[in-house]
Amino acid sequence: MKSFYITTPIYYVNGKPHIGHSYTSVLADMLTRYHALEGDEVFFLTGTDEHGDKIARSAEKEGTDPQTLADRYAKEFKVLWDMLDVKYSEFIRTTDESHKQVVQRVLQKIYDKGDIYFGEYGGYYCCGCERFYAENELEDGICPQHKTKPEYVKEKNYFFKMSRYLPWLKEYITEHPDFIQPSHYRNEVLALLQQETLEDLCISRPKSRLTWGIELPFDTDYVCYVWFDALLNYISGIGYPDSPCFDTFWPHAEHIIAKDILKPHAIFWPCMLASAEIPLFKKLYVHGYWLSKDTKLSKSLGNAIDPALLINQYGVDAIRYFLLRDMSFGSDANFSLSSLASRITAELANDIGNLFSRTLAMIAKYCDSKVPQPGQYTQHDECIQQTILEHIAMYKQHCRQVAPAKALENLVAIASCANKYIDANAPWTLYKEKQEERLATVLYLVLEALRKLAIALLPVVPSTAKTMLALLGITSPLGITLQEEERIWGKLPVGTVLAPSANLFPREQWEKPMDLIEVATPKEEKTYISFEQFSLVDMRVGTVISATKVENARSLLLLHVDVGEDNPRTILSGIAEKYTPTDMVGKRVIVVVNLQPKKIRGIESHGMILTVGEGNDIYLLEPSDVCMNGSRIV
RNA sequence: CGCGGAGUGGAGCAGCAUGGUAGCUCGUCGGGCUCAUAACCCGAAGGUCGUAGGUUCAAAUCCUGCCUCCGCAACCA
Repeated sequence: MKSFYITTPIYYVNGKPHIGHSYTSVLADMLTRYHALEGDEVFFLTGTDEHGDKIARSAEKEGTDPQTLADRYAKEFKVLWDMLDVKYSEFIRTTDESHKQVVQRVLQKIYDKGDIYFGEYGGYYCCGCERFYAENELEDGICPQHKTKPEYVKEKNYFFKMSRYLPWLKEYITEHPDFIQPSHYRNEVLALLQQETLEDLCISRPKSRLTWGIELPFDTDYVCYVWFDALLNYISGIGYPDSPCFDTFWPHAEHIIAKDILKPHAIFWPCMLASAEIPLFKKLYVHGYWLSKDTKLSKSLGNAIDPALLINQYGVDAIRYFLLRDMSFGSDANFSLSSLASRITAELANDIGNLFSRTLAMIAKYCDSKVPQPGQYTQHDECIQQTILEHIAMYKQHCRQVAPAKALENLVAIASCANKYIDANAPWTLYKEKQEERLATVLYLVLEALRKLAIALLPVVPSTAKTMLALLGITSPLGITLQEEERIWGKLPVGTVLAPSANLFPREQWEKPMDLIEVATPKEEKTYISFEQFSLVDMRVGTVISATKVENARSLLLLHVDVGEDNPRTILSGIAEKYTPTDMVGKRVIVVVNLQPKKIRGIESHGMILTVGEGNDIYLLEPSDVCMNGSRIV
């Protein structure tokens, strides 16, 4: 029996799960179910990453402790996975006692080996913020929050000698072209390794700054920082070092990640394993982002999508299908309700759903709802059979290679092939002409195709596929397998009683997708401000006197604006992607004049220009010509 | 010259590692069928494959320059 071990990243608990998390988990779930259907022994690990600065600080902000906060978010993830029918084998949390022990054990091992050293880490530290600032984050060397001069602190920390393993890693990746997929991510990693700017990893934080972490076994004044803690979940989650589970599954480990954490997984993690003398995982699969109109989905842009809302609206299986089908693995994909609707209507409702419906109706009318005894297959029949078997074979191949969109394409092709076959043979005509044997043969062939299709859909849309099988009289999960399905034909027993009809994916709910947009876009919290509060904002009409581009800042323009005062104001505005300095001179604008001045790129900005949009899709709000400079907007 | 990706009929994508009649889905137009969820099936229109060169008998595919877009990074009061 083969073993299959798949992981998702452990998700960081500083926010709600979004569509990207859902994609990763649904994909891992589909692959797990697929391999189980192939008879493999499977293990699917997911979980949450719960330590670190950010968690500690957001907990503090909420007036709670980090563990409570982590508990709450971990639960949110679990609830969503339940909603999405994601059936993991184990849900690991980095705050689990067993995980902590593994982290400490591995750290100790690496430390004893001499791969961890104590060194100095220099940076500007603000006591108020309790954090380090990079030089460019400071304003004139002053902390932007506290307006105090941060100390240049040389902090002692522990470092992992990653550099020692980089040459080995480079060679390994070069010699194993399949290790990181798709290949352009492999290229990216090789480019990173080429740069030689990779430094040793800082793996600790002193407890004086951060207590929310795992204590270093060899120095109780420090806690472990980020990657050692997080990445080791992949082995602690299956019982490293002593559990037989670890021996069974680790050699087959395949990691699925999104492209943002490529570097830690492709570089840090292999080096860590090498140092700890643990064999390398087998594969790293990297997928892209879900975008909306080619820009990133994010709360701040107001285009984030709450997966739970989608599921409630459209059903789990539709969402699972769409996610797996619409993203070409490795590339970014666009999410929109209209593409969701058209994908589901065309493929699930019209092709597959309707195929079940028309077939079952014919069986009911012509064959008394029983699977008929087929007669002699024609050459054309055999050709169709062959095509369907080939599609199953391709489906399997793509599942094994983690190409979900292509795998599903082959399933749609089976439905399409069956639809064509029905039309070409016109069972209704055969019925009228009383060609009973031919009629039986044609319908049997279609039913067998449906049986294969339903089984193949089990990993993708588990509950609908189960319904499909039930419609075909297969109610027991026992003995359902995908093994051999690309070779054998005719497993559907003659005489089985079938359901009279079915509507697996009703079209109605997709008819008016546009009306539902509000449901899926985040409802902004309706918080009102009082008139008094609004009156505090002082907006004035102004005219741009001069404009120059700020060096080294793609989107910044430095403007001098006459707002009816003695001297023009200096204002920085992030509009350079759309407006050139020449565009701006003489432009009339609306300026918020009582905004607290702020230093950006070393220049103090005294106000804000009102605009709509962002990036190169930004537009100035312009007052009408009759307004005088300095006129107040009320 | 920070790193990386992408430019293919109206829209969204595949094809490019191994050059050789440009493919899929949606949309549009015409037709067919009536078993079915206004569904299904057939046919048609529509592309100088971002651009300029190069290699080749032959380039969407290989090489070079350029343009545009996107992500990361920085930054957007």
